[in-house]
Amino acid sequence: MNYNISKEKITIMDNTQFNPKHIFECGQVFRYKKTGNNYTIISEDKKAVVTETENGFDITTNEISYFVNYFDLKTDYDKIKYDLSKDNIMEKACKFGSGIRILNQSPFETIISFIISANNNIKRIQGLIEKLSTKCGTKCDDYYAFPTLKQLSTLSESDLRQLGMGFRAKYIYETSRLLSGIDLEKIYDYSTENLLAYLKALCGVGPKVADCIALFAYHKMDCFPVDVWVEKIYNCFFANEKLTNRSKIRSELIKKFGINSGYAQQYLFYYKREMDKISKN
DNA sequence: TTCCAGGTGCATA
DNA sequence: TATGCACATGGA
Repeated sequence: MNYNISKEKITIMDNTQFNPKHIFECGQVFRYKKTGNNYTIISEDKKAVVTETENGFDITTNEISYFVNYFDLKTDYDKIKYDLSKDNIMEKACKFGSGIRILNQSPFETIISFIISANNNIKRIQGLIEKLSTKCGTKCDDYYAFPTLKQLSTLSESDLRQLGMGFRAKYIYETSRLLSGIDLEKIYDYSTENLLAYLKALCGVGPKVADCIALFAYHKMDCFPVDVWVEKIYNCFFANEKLTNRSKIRSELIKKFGINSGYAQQYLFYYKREMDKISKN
């Protein structure tokens, strides 16, 4: 993809494979804010603002190299979309969400965020993450960083319940204990199978949340998180016979999309959710 | 009032 | 291994 780097911003000269609306609203990330056509994103203790320009977008930040990696700018998404578009439904989904990119998010933040996502809705997940950050994250300029493990570990299960985490309070509390002394960067080298097994040993991390963490934090593209939406998508577009077993749905979709499964999942998730929004209005 | 949301853990068979 | 249920909370 065509982009330039200066001291204070990344200039994207391309609006076919980078679109902040698609990137942020496709469900892979929760800490972003839309103001007009601009998006502000906070990841760990870092902030970037994405604004539209004549030829593309500017990403303004003090953390250039972090956000080059975060936005996965070195990957050519045109080739991925070309490969996926051999399937008719995928062709529509890729066109619809043409600017989606799979972010490289912080493993710890992704683990906690997707534990919170269990049986929850996106708006409420965003609110809970914001409350958690305000409660124990470091104050930076005009925002709060996502808490570090050390900061999160100062909260009791009862504190987490009071924030509104509900039954997930225990999961977050237990997982913060289990992660003590663990270097989450070290497991980047794990095979997908070993990584998923490792993640599923955490409290509140089952098959779906583990897939999300592997995909959104460790960039494992041979994962296909299956939730209520993907179940709908599978039975609507791809099923020979209706399936409700999510493990089977996952296997079928990975068989179909192989090493591009993670990309396919996000294009489809965004496509189906936005289409449903349109048909409701 | 009831249903639902990017599910998981646990008991049971 | 597979199935069923409880689990917090708030918006529609």
